[in-house]
Amino acid sequence: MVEKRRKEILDAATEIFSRYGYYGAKMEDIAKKAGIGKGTIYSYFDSKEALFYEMIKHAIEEYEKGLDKALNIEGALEERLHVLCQFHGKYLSKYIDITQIIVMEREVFSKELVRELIKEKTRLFNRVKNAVKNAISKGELRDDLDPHLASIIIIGSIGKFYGEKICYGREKLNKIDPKGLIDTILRGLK
Amino acid sequence: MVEKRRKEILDAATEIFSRYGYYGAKMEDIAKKAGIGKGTIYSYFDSKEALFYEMIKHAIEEYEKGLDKALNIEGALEERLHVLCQFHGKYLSKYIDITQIIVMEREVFSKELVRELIKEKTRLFNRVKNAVKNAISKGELRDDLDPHLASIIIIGSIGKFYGEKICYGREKLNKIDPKGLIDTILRGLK
Amino acid sequence: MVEKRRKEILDAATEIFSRYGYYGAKMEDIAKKAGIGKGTIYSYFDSKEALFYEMIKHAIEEYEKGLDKALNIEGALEERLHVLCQFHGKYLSKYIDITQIIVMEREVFSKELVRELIKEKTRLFNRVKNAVKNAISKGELRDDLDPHLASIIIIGSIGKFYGEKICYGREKLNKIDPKGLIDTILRGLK
Amino acid sequence: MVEKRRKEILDAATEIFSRYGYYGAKMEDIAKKAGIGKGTIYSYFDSKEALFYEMIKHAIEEYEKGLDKALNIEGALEERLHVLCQFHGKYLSKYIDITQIIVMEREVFSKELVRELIKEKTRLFNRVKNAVKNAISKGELRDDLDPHLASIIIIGSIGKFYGEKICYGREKLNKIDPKGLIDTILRGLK
DNA sequence: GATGAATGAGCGTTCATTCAT
DNA sequence: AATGAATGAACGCTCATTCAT
Repeated sequence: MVEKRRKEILDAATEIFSRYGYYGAKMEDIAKKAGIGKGTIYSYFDSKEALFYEMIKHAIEEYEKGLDKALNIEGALEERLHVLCQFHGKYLSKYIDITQIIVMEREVFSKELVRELIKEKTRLFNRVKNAVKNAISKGELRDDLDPHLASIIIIGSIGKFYGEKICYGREKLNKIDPKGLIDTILRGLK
Repeated sequence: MVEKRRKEILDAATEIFSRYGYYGAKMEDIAKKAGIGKGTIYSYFDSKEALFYEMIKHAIEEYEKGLDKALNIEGALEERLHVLCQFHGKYLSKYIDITQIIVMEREVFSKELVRELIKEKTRLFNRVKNAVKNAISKGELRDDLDPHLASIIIIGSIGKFYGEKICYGREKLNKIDPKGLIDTILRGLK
Repeated sequence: MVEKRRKEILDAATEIFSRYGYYGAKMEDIAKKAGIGKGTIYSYFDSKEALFYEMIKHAIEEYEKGLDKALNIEGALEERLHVLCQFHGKYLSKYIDITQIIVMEREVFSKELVRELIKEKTRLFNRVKNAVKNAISKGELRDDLDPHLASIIIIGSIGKFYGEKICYGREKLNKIDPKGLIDTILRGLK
Repeated sequence: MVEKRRKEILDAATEIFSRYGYYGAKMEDIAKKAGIGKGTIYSYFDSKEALFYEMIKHAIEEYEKGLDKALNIEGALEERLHVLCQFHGKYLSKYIDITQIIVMEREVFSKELVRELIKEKTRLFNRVKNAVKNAISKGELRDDLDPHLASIIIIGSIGKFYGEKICYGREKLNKIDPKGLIDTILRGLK
């Protein structure tokens, strides 16, 4: 099936782009990873840039789906944060925050793409922010809390926490327990 | 003076690598930026990779010096964190977390380099951690705090906070006030 | 019928090769033009070069048939030349002197093919030459005329005349009247 | 000197493009012919297409210069035609009517380029036509002659005459005597 | 020492050809 | 027999690196 082959290429591209960056990734390696010939990629994607663009879109879509699920579950605040952490960790271990490439190599990509990705990142950020607002109104978080700052702390801390463990520590995902982190964020350092 | 010329090349390299990433950066552009001929770079650095490596080392050295200064000042905890934030922001606006390139394009560089950089990052992390421990023992932070987690939250939040403002918002550095962020981290979300 | 399919491919090839040249023509376009699948061509022809070769042969055969008809009609010299002109124009508008490709890209094709094509062109030339000789012996052309030079002038002039009108002027074939040309060739410039 | 190198590349390009056509010509071969590295060409010309374009322009300029000289000499009509023939032959043996490639592969090149080349060809044609008009007004050619048709016959015949001898016969240029041809054109076939 | 013209390995992309269906 | 998805050799072009000046 055609859709399956497309997906295989996207998965291979995700891995290779993540590992080597846009320029470091070679079409030949992506093809090899996908177990196909170099030319075949071009039946499914117009160019390297197009493939990269589609991969980003695909990654964002997956993130959105997962984030929605993570934010919409029932349960206590701690529990919900726990799910969010686990989702983010799982996602990170696949994409290693691939959108970062764009920011790093930003001059390379069309202004269009960069703008769109920033918009997307903002949208995702706002979902977390809304969840924070929600928790404030439900009395789960203190009512003088700035939702924007709180979101930055949540996202920044989780990212650092998992980034470190996955990138440097190479720890297995299911061995990572974010309970302490969540607790510390909620209670504060003081 | 030879050292001065070396420094000029490193500064040019920092800017170009930051903007375009490792592969996107061209030796010619770095030379032009430094106001010298392309071939001259090779009198000071063996190769593009070596130049990149030296640039990273140089960036880290600057960071270390600045971090030391920021962590060793006298004053209240909030004040010291404020200085840390400002330093990090200033640093970020110059290097846009350039070490990230290495993590993104990790397979490209020698294991040696990657290992050394991780070690370096760990060392920097530990300085913050020690400062946290110190603050705990002085009673400025609660004594059941996990210094590691606290450091992650501090570094992760500050990075996210400034990263967002500088990368996306393009805000002027001296207009950014981290007071709210520090307060929220310290008091917790709850 | 197999022969019909073969003919369809040849016709499609003629059009595409004429328009784009040997290298510019793509097998896929030829197949599309012929209304068949790409692979099918290879059931009828061994390779692109073979297809090109066969197409040339086919074009030459058509030319020979037409030339015979044009040269063998009864009537006054002027009339016969008129028919020759019209035939050449009609042929040109289909093949745009496709054999020229061979001469242009001569090193590309096997010496065999080039030699054979030159031989073929010579044979066609000789038919015109014989017709000239015939006209001389019948007293229709002056008897001190060099048949070879006369043939060159006839073929060269007619080719230029129609080539210009068809290639650049894009004139309709039936609007082109070679009467003046024939008259000038016969009477001379002086 | 830079101009010399540029000229060497143009000469190599002329030969390779003439021999293999636009698509058949490989940049590497042109470089090898010019005795330089592949990349060097790109210091002088932006792309293969640009090189081709420049080569055509260069060929036309040479043709124009030569044609002016040939048409402007003093002497009897026959003599002037003789010089024109020799010039055309010399030119042909270098360029083998390279502009023909454009016509053959016309869909490939920008409409701009094709239009410009046709305009150029028209201008060259008109110079011959003006020379014919001049000869008519001087009484060297009969006064009921159509200058356009006469030009076609002259150019077409000369092209065929030399084309045949050079392309097929591979005759040495200085062994070719156009006297008979000129005489036949002037006196007519009848 | 400093330069930048020259080089050629390497990559993105195309397309003639093959072969499983 | 007919197809068109898949292949990979080949080519245009880039850019890190060299070296004659």
